[in-house]
Amino acid sequence: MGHERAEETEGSRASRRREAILDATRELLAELGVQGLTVEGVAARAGVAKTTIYRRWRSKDELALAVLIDMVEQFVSVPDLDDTRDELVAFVESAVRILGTTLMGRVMRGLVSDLAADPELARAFRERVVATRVAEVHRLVERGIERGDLRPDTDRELMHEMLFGPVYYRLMLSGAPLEDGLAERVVDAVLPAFASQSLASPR
Amino acid sequence: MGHERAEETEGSRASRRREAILDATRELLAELGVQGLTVEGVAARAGVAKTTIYRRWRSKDELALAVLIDMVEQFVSVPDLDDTRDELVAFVESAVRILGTTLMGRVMRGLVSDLAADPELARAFRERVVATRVAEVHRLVERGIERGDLRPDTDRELMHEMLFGPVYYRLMLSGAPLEDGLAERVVDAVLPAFASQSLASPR
Amino acid sequence: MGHERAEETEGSRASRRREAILDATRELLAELGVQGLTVEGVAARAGVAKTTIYRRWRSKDELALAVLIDMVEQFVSVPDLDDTRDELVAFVESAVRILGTTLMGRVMRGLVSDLAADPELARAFRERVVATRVAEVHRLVERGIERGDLRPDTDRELMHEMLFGPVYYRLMLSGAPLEDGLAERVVDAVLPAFASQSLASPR
Amino acid sequence: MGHERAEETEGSRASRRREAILDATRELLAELGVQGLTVEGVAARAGVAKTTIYRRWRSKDELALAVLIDMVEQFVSVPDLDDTRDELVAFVESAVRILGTTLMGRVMRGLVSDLAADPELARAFRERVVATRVAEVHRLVERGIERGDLRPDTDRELMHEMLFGPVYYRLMLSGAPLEDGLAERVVDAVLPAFASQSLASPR
DNA sequence: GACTAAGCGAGACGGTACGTCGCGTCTTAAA
DNA sequence: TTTAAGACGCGACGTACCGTCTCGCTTAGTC
Repeated sequence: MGHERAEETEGSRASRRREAILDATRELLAELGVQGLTVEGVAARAGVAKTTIYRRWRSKDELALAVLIDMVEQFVSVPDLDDTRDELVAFVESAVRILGTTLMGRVMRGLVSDLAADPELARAFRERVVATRVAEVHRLVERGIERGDLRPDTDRELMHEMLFGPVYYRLMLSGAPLEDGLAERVVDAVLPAFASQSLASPR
Repeated sequence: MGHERAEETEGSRASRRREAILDATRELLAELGVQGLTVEGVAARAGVAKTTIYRRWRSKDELALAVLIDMVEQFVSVPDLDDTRDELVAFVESAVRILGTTLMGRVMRGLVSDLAADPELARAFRERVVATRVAEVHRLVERGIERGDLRPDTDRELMHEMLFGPVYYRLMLSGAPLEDGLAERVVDAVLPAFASQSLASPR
Repeated sequence: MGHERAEETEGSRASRRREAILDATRELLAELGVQGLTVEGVAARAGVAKTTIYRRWRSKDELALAVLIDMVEQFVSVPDLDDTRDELVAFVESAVRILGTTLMGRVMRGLVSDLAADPELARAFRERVVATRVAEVHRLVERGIERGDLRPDTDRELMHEMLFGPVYYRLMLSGAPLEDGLAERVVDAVLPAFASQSLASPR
Repeated sequence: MGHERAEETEGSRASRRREAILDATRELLAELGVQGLTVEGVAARAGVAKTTIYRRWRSKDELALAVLIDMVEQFVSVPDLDDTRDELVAFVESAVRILGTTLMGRVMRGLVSDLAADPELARAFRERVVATRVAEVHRLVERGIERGDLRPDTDRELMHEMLFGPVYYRLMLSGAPLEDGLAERVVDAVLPAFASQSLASPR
């Protein structure tokens, strides 16, 4: 049984396999979630042997994380809107929308427990997913301070946690909807603590 | 082969079994986490047949949740400290401490993914665990408004999410430590947005 | 929940229970065979507790055997037809018909393996079921010898085995049908060996 | 954890496993009978995973049947003894001896009830076990007719049932011993009905 | 252009745990 | 005291995936 067909599209054999596996993983994640994802299922869907998967990823969680990282890397940074509140709202809003409407929320919920069990995986997650957001928050805060919107001693780390904590809390624990106005409400609940005098009472 | 021995302690047979199972579950959760928890392991540890477990809980997640609920129910409410900020700090601090030092944090992390997969479980979690916290926040906010510390239109729901979101964010995603000063920092980052004029800029 | 109703029909409570259990057993044997018979099923169908069944029969096989014995005891002996061949044919024919068309064949097939495993059960089976047939064969042979149809040294035991062996062989192993002409063919295949000179070549 | 060791004896991996399983099955059948045979027991004894057994046989009965078929296939056909009675006696005698002294009788008794419950199994049994005997009887009858010992219209099917029915009847129902003289007595009880004139009064 | 080493599919395998079934024993409460 | 109701320990069932392992066939890359 010939394994390769002539009509293959592009890239090396290795990278074609890789894409086939990731595609299958994405599909199965969308259909069944992380729980329902099985290496055997991915292998079958991708037309690939289980061995080929294990050669590249150590577990199904690592595979799911790979897909997640792929997604995160497609994010664009917030453009300069000349207003710190607007920028923060835009940033949080994009997270709310993505987590609420795409595969990403689902994958993240399914992955959390595995992060707890596998420190290696957790490290990769923090470095590739969390750090991306943190950096963006830093950038926005910096810009805000320069503009004079935020106090110079603004705690970037805390800002990041105050902005995203509530969003993830809804996603993973409270079950409350990731609705449209959420980003705005969260930003306005945080901003007074970090705003300089000039940028007074919101709402 | 008599199954019961005379030296049994107290309660009906059913409730004795129930306790034995929950005890074994607690021990195994502490040793191995939710991931490592197996019905077979619990049965062996509790000296009980698997069927006896399945007769009461539909899955290991339901079992773990039962343990979690047991824990939550032991929480005491925050006493009247005559200062809203102090009360909020105390409240968040107790959550930080419990999640950071007891079994509870571990169980919660392990449970999140299963909540995503089992709506029934998620419902129970919200009703028994989340709702408890929400109610306490409501109580504190009410007290704060009466005292004149908080604005009368304070959004209780949002307050709850702003206070606990960051804590759980650390626990589950960022991996940052649940350290001592955290509660205070979180409360101070939120309070300005909800404080009445009289209770001005903290720190 | 009242266990007894006033409208009960007849017999002592014990014998009423006994009949209810045997009835339920018969029904379930007919529907599912010995394999599908379960003590739990019988208890449910009879509206009786499992304990009540175990108090009377040690296992489901003993229960099935009780039903079988009930059936066997309803058999009538072959009347004097004034011809030994006719009598033997009539006797074998009744066995063929009963095994082929009633519950009895089914129960017997299902019971055989259990007889092998439980000597106690096997003993009861031989004493209550096999012995009945043996005695009848003895009676017929005696009558045949008196009439001068059979040789005086006819081996009654062997006669019994030659007549019924083939019938059970079909029922349990070969799967060949228990059809109408079978009895006659079996009798005619055996008779020449035991017939006295006067009763020469049949067919 | 290499699963294979260099010291393995012969055959492909698959056939080695197969033999290990069948060997273990044989041993356990001898020790405990079909009733006591469990897939789990076989797996443990053979040093093989349960799944490996289920991959090849659908149930423990199918497994036991496989062992039975193995045995049946080792039978040798009756040589030409130049006398039909002698040949038939030799044939029946070999069956009596094998059923009475080897594992085969035990397995057969244990299997009968399962044949009743599983048509697929019954079919296999008939095709692989019963048919073998039938064919041999056919061969002997043919030879007997050619020799002039048997009537040309001898019913081969009936002959088969008359010869083996009584043997299995003892094995499975009456419990009478499968003793030495049995074969001779059975053959002599049947032969007169099928013998040509020339081969007169036996015994 | 043939040869070889790596990559691959296919899938068998040992293993762990699953959730279920029915056994025969027991506890409990009602009648 | 007998019973119905049913919880319980137990042993086995058959299944699902895990991650590892042969086993030949492809297919690049090297000579």
